Amino acid sequence: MEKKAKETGVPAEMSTEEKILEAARVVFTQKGYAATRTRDIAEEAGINLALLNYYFRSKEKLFHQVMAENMQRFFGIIAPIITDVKTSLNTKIGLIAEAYINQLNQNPDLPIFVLSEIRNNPAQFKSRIPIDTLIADASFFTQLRERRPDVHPVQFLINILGMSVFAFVAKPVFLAANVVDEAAFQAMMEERKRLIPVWVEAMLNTQ
Amino acid sequence: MEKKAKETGVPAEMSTEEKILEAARVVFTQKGYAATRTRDIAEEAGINLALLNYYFRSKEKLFHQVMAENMQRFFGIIAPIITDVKTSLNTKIGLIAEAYINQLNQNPDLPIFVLSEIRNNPAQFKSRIPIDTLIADASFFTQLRERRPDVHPVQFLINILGMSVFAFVAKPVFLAANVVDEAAFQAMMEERKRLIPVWVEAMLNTQ
DNA sequence: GTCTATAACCTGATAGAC
DNA sequence: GTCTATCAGGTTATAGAC
Repeated sequence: MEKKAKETGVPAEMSTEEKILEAARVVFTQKGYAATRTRDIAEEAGINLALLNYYFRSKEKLFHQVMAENMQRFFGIIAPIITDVKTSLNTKIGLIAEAYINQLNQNPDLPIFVLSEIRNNPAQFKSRIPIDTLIADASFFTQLRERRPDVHPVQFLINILGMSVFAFVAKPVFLAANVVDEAAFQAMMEERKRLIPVWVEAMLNTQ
Repeated sequence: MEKKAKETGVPAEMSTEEKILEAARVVFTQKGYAATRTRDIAEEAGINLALLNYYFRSKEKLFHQVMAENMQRFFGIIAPIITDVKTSLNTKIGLIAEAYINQLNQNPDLPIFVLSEIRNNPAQFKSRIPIDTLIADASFFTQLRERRPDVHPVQFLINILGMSVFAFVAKPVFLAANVVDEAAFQAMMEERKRLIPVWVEAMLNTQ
């Protein structure tokens, strides 16, 4: 009956600083920087608006912290997999698909957040992650070039990420269109972990 | 030398109303609703802020117009292709890939705009486009089910769209990371028009 | 550390002159 | 139709009491 208890979405046992940061993760990742009001974060955290500035100085500083975490969540997945010289190409593909599907099942808003953010501000992304050297060194690309010297390795990377990540980007469309429900989507994503390596292997064998 | 001439991005010969609408297309599609200020649109259009409200009443009304156009641009592509009963499955796949790659080459910001917008407001999307009946009727899905009754047809739709659309969503990442430059990206997209039907055909043949 | 009150600023929208 | 000036409301950030 009492509906005023706590409308907050974060656990009560957290420290105030953690409550704010956790609330900021949720709201910023879901709505983006511009559409988020500091009041939304304070409410979600169940604390007073002034405390946000007390702990994090400004909306922008708090956002940068969340953004850095999200970048790490999104790109940190793939780096150790593609640079591992001990695994086969097919193993890498399976690991990439599985890692992204697991991660995005828990953080479905991550792709749109990260990709919007990079488009809005490519420069800061460039300085933050040394992707160019990462890719030059990655055994994943060497393996792709050996297997299919006639096709740019990035073409296959786009396909693998497209098949893993795009499903989650388009998830709201399929749900809104009643094409699948939440349970069916989950089942399909589980199935994809197995299917993506099979599909990509078939691609690699085409003439 | 004179740098004050006109900073506007829209042609001078347009009517004022068209200048505002065209500027709104550019800015809203690139930055989204919340991050766009009506002043940005006015500046891009090379007109006064008051004229925006004179012609379009409010920021929200102007946005709705741009959004409706963008939805049509994004989903209008696929509808006639997947419902055409006279074309083969493989032909449809090639047409979808080609149509999206051509459209997104001209409007690279379209996917993130549309997908963010639907995630922010699934309800209005649901009422706007009768996707459920579209999909139930589409011969594309019948053809997929006949070909691979063991896999949900949406799995293949995700793959085709993922391979066509995701490339553009991730484009800023690849550019910022110096993996490819603009010219190389263009060339790769051209190559994809040919490769996607080949790749999907190989997927459909897997055991 | 936490709160209330408020300052300082920004943004959408309009009034009114031309 | 188009402009300048300004209002009204909302948002970030801070001052100051507790």
